[in-house]
Amino acid sequence: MIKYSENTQSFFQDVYEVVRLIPKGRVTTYGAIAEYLGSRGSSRMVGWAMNVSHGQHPPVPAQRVVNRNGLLTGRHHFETPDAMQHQLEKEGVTVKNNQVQYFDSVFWNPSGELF
DNA sequence: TTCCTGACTCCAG
DNA sequence: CCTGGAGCCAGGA
Repeated sequence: MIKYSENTQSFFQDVYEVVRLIPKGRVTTYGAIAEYLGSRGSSRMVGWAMNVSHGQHPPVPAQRVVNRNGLLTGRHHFETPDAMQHQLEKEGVTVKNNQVQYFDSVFWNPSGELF
């Protein structure tokens, strides 16, 4: 029986590092992170990583990770349903109706290819 | 062990 | 434009 937990932990740690690299006032997507880590199609794992990221140190700014449409799909996993949006707005990101406004402008690609 | 679910995304109809 | 299915893979029952 192979211990996948070690790989998993590394993967999760990598996810956390990338998320912590997201500049304040910018956001990225689950898919972009997964692709950056060489696991294209494993965007759900990035979501799962966020799910268990609570209590991490340093803190993981999970509010900066949204789905490919700029929709705040993970907001229900915060302390309150509005916490995610509130934190983003506090950082200068405009959110309306759970949707990041000017998403193309605030999107940050982990690979640094786009800017 | 098998089966189901999910903070996702892509593709076909 | 909207809906459903498939791929993805770690956990929990």
